[in-house]
Amino acid sequence: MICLTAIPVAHPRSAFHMNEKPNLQRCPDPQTKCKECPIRTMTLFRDVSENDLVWMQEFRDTQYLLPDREILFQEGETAHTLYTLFDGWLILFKTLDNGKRRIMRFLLPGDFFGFQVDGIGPASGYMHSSQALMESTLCAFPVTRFRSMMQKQPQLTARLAEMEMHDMNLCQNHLIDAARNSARQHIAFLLLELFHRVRRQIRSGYDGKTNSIVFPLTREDIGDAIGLTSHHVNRILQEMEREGLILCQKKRLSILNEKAFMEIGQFEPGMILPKHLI
Amino acid sequence: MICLTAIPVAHPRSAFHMNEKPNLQRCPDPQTKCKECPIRTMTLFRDVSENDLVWMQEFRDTQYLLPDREILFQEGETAHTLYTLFDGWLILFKTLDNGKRRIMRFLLPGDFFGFQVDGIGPASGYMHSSQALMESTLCAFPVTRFRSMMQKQPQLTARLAEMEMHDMNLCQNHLIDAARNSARQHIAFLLLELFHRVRRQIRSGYDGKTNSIVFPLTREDIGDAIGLTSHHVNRILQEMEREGLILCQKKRLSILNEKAFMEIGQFEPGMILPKHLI
DNA sequence: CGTAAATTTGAGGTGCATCAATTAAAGTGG
DNA sequence: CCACTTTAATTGATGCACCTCAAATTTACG
Repeated sequence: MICLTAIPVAHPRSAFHMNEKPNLQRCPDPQTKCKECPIRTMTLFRDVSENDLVWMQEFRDTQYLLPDREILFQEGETAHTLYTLFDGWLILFKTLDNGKRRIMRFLLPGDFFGFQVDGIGPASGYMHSSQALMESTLCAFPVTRFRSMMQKQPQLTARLAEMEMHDMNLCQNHLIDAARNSARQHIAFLLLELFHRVRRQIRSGYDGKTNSIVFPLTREDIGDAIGLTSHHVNRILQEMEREGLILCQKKRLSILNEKAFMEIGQFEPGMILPKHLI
Repeated sequence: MICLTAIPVAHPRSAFHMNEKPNLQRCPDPQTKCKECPIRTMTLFRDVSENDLVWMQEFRDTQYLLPDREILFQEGETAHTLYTLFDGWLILFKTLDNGKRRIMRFLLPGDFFGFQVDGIGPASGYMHSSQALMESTLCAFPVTRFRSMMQKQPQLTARLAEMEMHDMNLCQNHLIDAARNSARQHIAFLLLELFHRVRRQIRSGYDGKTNSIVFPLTREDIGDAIGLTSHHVNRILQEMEREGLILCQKKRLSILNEKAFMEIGQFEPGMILPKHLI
């Protein structure tokens, strides 16, 4: 459990610029062009035609680098910027009244975030806080240009709805998992979901030889995602390692007995496949 | 906890028609016209112009009446029809491997559902089962006409994304609530969410005199929505009644001490307000 | 090489599930 | 309108999974 006590003061709106974010640095040139983007098929802009990508590029601000464990924005902060995660791994979380932290979403490359806001108009605030689980690269889009971008490219709306449905699906899966009762199930389910999501990535941290992925979560992160203490998470992980099911150490996760593990977590790969509008 | 053992055989696709649903009866004429619909501002079709409503009406199948506690469709069943709830109260739920039931969404008038499907194309199946908590009226839209309807009315896509965001928000709130620890909190939160949602309805079952709403959930329903046994739900409800917080009996819910109750449930009305695309 | 962060281990308490019945309420048909 | 049946609500006893508090140990990192 992590308690964030010092909530930073919101930036005065007029004076806000990206470069005021102390821990966010502009990526050095040359930055990745949208039309050369290696992960575009996984992003909001999948369906944009080659031609349109040229001017679409204008909507993007720049690519930024966010260091490991650094916070990108805080819940409630005025939402000036929307993001596509280009490379790395982020979390969206909320801090509860009792000080506990709840991780709501894990963001992997291609994920679009920051548009779920509270309130209407230019003063609307982010719904979650976001933090890097490893050094990450972000493509930033100023909110001010977003609406006109959506209007000029109507298919973006459909794609957004589709991506929203996918996130909704993941969220519902977690709700279902929450209805089960054992810590073993919760942990197995979460690890499997993340494992399969990473493996689906175009440039994934997946290693087929050891059936393992890059896995930067601490036991506390795992606990805050499923509602357990880091202590108990640790005990169960050890138990699972002793049983030869997995190996979860040094920022790497190997699944040694995938079949048995999926049985425990009641997980099926189809659960996290992209959903489509009818 | 409810165990559904007898999963009905799926209808052969070609032979399926609405009227094969044994418990679904066509509403007697005259049926409500879209352009005279009293709840249209709460539906997917809020932004459709008066002119367009005439031909929009053509897309709709008919209005159907679903009796109390009757099942509308089962998870996995081929999704031929999308619905707007016109009047009544439904639940969307999933039946877990261990036999338990998890209620995923409570549907109130205006809610659009049935479009979250598994798979692609005409063979895709519903993601949840749906059941009436009271006699309900439904507006049915054949899937086959839906895509062309969306194309002719692009603003429907934006509205759909917006409604999806709202549902996502509710779903996330439940996830947050699941991270809290006491049954008191879970129950208070759920009751308050439903109470406020009903009160926001145009034709609500709200009675200002007793600060009460129509509330058809059994203790089992409540338990299946938040992951408790009906026994324990009952104990907590009694406790709350003894403390003069609420009254939850005979299909009615009164909130007697709203301030204290909101404190317990860590609920704020803003949590369930509609969200907007930036 | 020193300090902070993360992991690990242990003991003890409790909230909620489980099992087992009883009672009350709501339909249903004669 | 009353017997009958079904469903929902209620009550109690027992056990365990997981939390809490407390501290030691290891790992990461400047």
